[in-house]
Amino acid sequence: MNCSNTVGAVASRYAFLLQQLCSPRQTPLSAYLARTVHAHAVASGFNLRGPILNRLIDIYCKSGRLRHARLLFDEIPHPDIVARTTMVTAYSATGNVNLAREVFGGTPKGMRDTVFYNAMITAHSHDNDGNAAIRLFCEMQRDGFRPDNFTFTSVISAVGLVAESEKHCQQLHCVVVKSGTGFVTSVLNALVSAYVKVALSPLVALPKSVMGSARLLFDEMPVKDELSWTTMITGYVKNDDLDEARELFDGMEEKLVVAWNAMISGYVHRGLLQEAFKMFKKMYLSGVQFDEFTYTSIISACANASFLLLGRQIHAYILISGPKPKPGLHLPVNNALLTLYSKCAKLDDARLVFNKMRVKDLVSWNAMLSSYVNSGRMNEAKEIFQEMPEKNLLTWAVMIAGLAQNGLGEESLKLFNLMKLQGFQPCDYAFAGAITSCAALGSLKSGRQLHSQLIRLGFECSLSAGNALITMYGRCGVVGDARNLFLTMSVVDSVSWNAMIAALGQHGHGVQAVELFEEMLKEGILPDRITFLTVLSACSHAGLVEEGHRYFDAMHDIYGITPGEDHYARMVDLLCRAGKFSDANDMIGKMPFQPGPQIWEAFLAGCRNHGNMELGIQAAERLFEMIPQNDGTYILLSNMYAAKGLWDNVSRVRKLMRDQGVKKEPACSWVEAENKFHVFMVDDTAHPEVNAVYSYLKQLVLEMRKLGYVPDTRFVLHDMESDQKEHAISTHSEKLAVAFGLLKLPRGATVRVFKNLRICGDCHNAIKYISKVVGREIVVRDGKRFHHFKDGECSCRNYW
DNA sequence: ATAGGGTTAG
Repeated sequence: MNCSNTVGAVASRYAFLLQQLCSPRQTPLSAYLARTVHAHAVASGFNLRGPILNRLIDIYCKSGRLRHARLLFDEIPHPDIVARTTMVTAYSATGNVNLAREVFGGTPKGMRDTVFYNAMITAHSHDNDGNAAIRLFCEMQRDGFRPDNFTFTSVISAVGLVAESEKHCQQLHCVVVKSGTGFVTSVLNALVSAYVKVALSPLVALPKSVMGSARLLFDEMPVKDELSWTTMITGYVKNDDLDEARELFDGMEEKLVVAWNAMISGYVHRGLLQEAFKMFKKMYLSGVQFDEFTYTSIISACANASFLLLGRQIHAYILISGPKPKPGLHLPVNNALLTLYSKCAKLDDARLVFNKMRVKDLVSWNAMLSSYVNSGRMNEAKEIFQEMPEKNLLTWAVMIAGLAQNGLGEESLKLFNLMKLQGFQPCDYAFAGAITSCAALGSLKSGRQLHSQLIRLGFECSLSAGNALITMYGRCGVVGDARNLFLTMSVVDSVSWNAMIAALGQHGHGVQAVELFEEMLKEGILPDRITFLTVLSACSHAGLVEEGHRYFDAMHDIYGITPGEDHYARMVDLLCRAGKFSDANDMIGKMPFQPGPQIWEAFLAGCRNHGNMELGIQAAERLFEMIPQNDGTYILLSNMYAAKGLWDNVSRVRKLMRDQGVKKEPACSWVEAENKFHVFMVDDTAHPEVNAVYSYLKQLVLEMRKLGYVPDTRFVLHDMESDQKEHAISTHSEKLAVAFGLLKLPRGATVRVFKNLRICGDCHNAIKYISKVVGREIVVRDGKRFHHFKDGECSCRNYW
């Protein structure tokens, strides 16, 4: 650009500055220079002319001062086509298509040229508006402008966005050939890239054949540059054909960073982490500089493979790598690091990265949110959720599922409704969270409603929602519904099988649970450690000692799963319930690690059931050492003494508990009736209809006594007069909830009662009699297990 | 004054 005349005219001391200004290199200083010159010109009343004006506009645009550029542009009486093109390009690059259109439309046709049209076509293409780009392409030809290389590359890059784009690609290919640009590498590159985009469209029936067209074009290109190779390679990666991509990649002479990145990200995406790491190493050895995209992919690989150490090393490498490319400031890199630490359960490191980030997006917030949720720190999760500047479907889903899994079912359901109120259509993942809450709360009614909503929305084939529904039906006491769903689901995975086996096991159908497990094996589904936990629980619930032993051995010997403490605890539970204490002791002795609380809790519970005082006390002592704040130990021990009438010992345990400052979790039971939950505490006086419940219970007890019911006052924990004991026992929360359910639910309907702690032995016996007196089915869930009472019997074995 | 390739969170 020659501007020596103007230089002299403005002011000689600006000569150097203006020369700098006119150099085509854009530096951070350019914007400052532009402002200085501009201000000086205004102050001295000098009219800047043509090329200098355009240069100023260009600099303002490129340094993000769009408003300055526009002001200058508006001041010019007759902006030439170059100035107009610069404005259109600047608006397009900043996502202001409407403003670009305005400048374009305000330009008379006589003034336009091909470059101007090209800029506008590019603007539409950046705006993902393929149709507008094509329309303008046709319009310019009608107006007599011949498309050039630039026109073709722009319009071709836009057709990938249009529904009938395969046709368009072919048509454009013809036009290109006729126009004589059929040998131009940049045009052909664009065409290859367009075919790749088309192949990715879900509307295309045969993506492979479209990729074939792209490949043919690539193979027949007269001159290929690195971009041609890279386009073809990334095309294959995007279309999930890593083998083809790799073959081309290996044949490439000068491998661009982008090609390396595409290969690595492809492997990570496919879960081929070993390959990704190998590639990364090769890239390092080849001397190609990593960039932000390399780091994001390889950190993500570390996160998925739980390679915390390598991830940390790369993090360090990023921090010390020179100031030129600043990957440490790149948002996706930081998001990947955040995910790495989150997945490796390094919450503090994740928080550190999060706090240091100057710019955060939804991804960052969601990643931080899920790391709190996954580690069960719901208070911090709630804080993050509140603070977030915006939320998306995933945010809601993660929070709803997180509350559900951490025992905050009611809050979770509230949030699910709030989500809908705020105009979000819940995805299947959010549904799964809400359904999990219904499972925990025992809200069969809401669960069923959610199920029908899912069907209406067409989500019924969703695995996560389906699996949640199986669990929900199981945990709400309707195993039949769980089974029906399981049988009709079009796709199931190991989680579905696990959920179904668990449902059967929890309801005491141990034999059926084991049969289903065998069926799972026959179908060729690999059991995981959860499957074995579930199966062992089912065996224990149903007293299947031999089967339990067999599966425990098979887990390790056949399926190569090392039993954890939880698996050993299930075995101890199974053996103790069956009264085989010496076998249980042998099992503990064989463990490759020190027995933890889970083991001794199972042991203590077994001792309590069988009245094995000596071993029970030993187990309790271990637990006092390990988890002194756990109320369960004190309760079990004190129950055990109470059952034998050793009241002195009972009060010693209670005193110990007081001295240690341990509080018993208050027992409560609830029942769903008349569209809401009714919660009862022991000796409840808070519920509005409690008087009716007490008088109905009194009536029931008279009938029950006729059939032989005798209150079992061993389950009263305090030493008191026997009639007081009887009163204490008759007001247990589960009895109140059962009576209330019988009063309120429709005639003949099954009463489903839920209790947070384990059911008391007398209540267990009493409810058997109640079921006989009223001739109705009563289901009680205490913790995780179910008791089905019918005709004076209970389905469970070995429970008391 | 204008064009063509890559990345992230459940």
